This record gives sequence, structure tokens and C-alpha cells, in this order.
Amino acid sequence: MPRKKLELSAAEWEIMNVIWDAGTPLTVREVMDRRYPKDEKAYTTVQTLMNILVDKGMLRRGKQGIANTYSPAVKRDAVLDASMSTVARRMFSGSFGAMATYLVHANKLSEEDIAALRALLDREEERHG
Amino acid sequence: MPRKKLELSAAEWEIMNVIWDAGTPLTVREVMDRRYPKDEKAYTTVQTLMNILVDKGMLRRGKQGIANTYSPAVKRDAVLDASMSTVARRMFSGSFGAMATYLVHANKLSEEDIAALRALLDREEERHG
DNA sequence: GACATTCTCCTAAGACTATCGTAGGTTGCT
DNA sequence: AGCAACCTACGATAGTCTTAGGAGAATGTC
Repeated sequence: MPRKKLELSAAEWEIMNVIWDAGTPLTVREVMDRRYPKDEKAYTTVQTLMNILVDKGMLRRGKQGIANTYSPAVKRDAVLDASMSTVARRMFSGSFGAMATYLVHANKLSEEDIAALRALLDREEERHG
Repeated sequence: MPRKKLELSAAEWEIMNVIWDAGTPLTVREVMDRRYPKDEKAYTTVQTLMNILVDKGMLRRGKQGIANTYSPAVKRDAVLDASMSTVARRMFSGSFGAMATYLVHANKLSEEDIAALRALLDREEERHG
């Protein structure tokens, strides 16, 4: 049975990001070309990882000629939500507010980031009354 | 040799949080009492984890009678910075701004969180001119 | 002194991750 | 038909994470 946990390792994130960005199904070769053009990882390593991602229910396998193709089986936002919840739980006692505070407080945001964030907050407030 | 990477696994975060919160050196038993009062983990498991944390340079070992005591060797903020940078790199193409946007956009913040965040932004802006 | 308790230290199994090699199938060119 | 290029499937290895048991030292109690 497919596993349920919507969590990804570092290497898995790299690959999922390529595939989410692509918008169309990709082969192992295409992921290689885009993400590891200098063979930073072996072809078979990427292949193995992508097969694991199928097992995890993250990717869906298709066929294009002889080659397997892979497309997302879950939305990036869903994985993002699950992963960020885990981060919040581990590092901020479960509080997303504390995480936001950290970002501002720890000087992680540029001037532009701050301006954009403020604008976003204004818009949100308006939307919700 | 001590390792350098300022990264923690899930179980390691649990323990480090207890010790950072305490403010004083703690024994394995004390960590057990505070975090696993119902023996959710075996004593020796916690002990092993704490020894690993010493190896990683996260904890410093002391003595209190026969028992070892453990205190933080690194500041929580330093580990938070390193870990959040990793998260940003993996999940938000390295952008903390994108992470902040996500928090607001994905409805992860309560009314209070948003108000507090806005106040914080105001104060920051004032501080920097 | 004997016994229970409480430590420490050492060891290790099981799962997951990351890495890659090898064997063998398809395709297409000459 | 033969060969190179490319693909898949499978297996092997090493490392980390999580968990915990067992041996043996120190301490407290009777």
C-alpha cells in the first residue's frame, strides 16, 4: 500500500521541485538535464529516488515510448503545508505565529520582503473585513 | 572529532528544546521527567540521543555527583538560523520572503498572529528608518 | 555485607536515505 | 546482423536515525 506521510528528504525535494516547476511529465533523463546537468548525481541515483517517490505516492508513473515519465501525484501546496507544520511543531512549539516573528526578528527579510509582506497583510485584512 | 553541521533530527529537537528551556544543566533523568514522564522513550534511548548531541557539539557534558549533566553548547538562535535556512533553501528556493508570504497566504496565522506581525513590522521599520 | 536502585558505557538491530553498478531489454543506424 | 545509445529493474553498500538491552560501577538501605 502507498504510504501516507507527505514528507520529503532533501534529495526528494530537489526532484519534486523540478517536476512541479515543469508542469508536464518528465523522464528521468529530463530531470537529470535540468537539475544535474554535470552529472552531480548518477542517472541511476535519480531513477531510484524517483521510484521511491512513486512508492511514497508523490509521483505518478506514465509511459512515453520506452521511457517512464513522472508527474506530480500531489500538489506542492499540500506537501508544503505538511512539511511546514512539522517544522513549526519541531522548532516553534507548533506556532506559525512564532515562526513569522522569527523571520522578522532574525533579520531574515529584505526591505522588499518587508514591504511585500506588509502589502499582503493589508490585502488580507481587507479581504476578511 | 565533533561534527559541525548545526542540524537536528526530530528526536534531537525534542531534547534540545527541553534543555534550552531549562536554563540550567539537566541530567538524563530530568529530561526524562520533563519530556517523557510516561516513559514514552526508554531511559537509555534518551541517554544515547544526548550523547550523540554531545558528539555533534550541541551539548556540553558536566558532572553532578555520579550523574552526567548536560547544558547547551550552542544558542538556540544559531541552530534555528541554520535550520530555517535549510528549510528555505529546500522548500522556497532559498527565499525567506517567499516563506513569509506562504505563512500569510496559506492561512497559517491567526488574527492575533497577524496583528502581532503587523506591529512588529511597524517597529522594525521605525528602527531602521 | 547483601540487595535494589540508578547511573554510565557499549553494542546493536531495524528502518530509511543516498548512492551507484550491473544485467538485460529496445531502438535505430550502418 | 551487429553495435551503440538509452532505458529499466534489481541489488549492494554505506551512513544516519531511532530505539533499546545488557554489563558493570556507585549509592542507599537494612
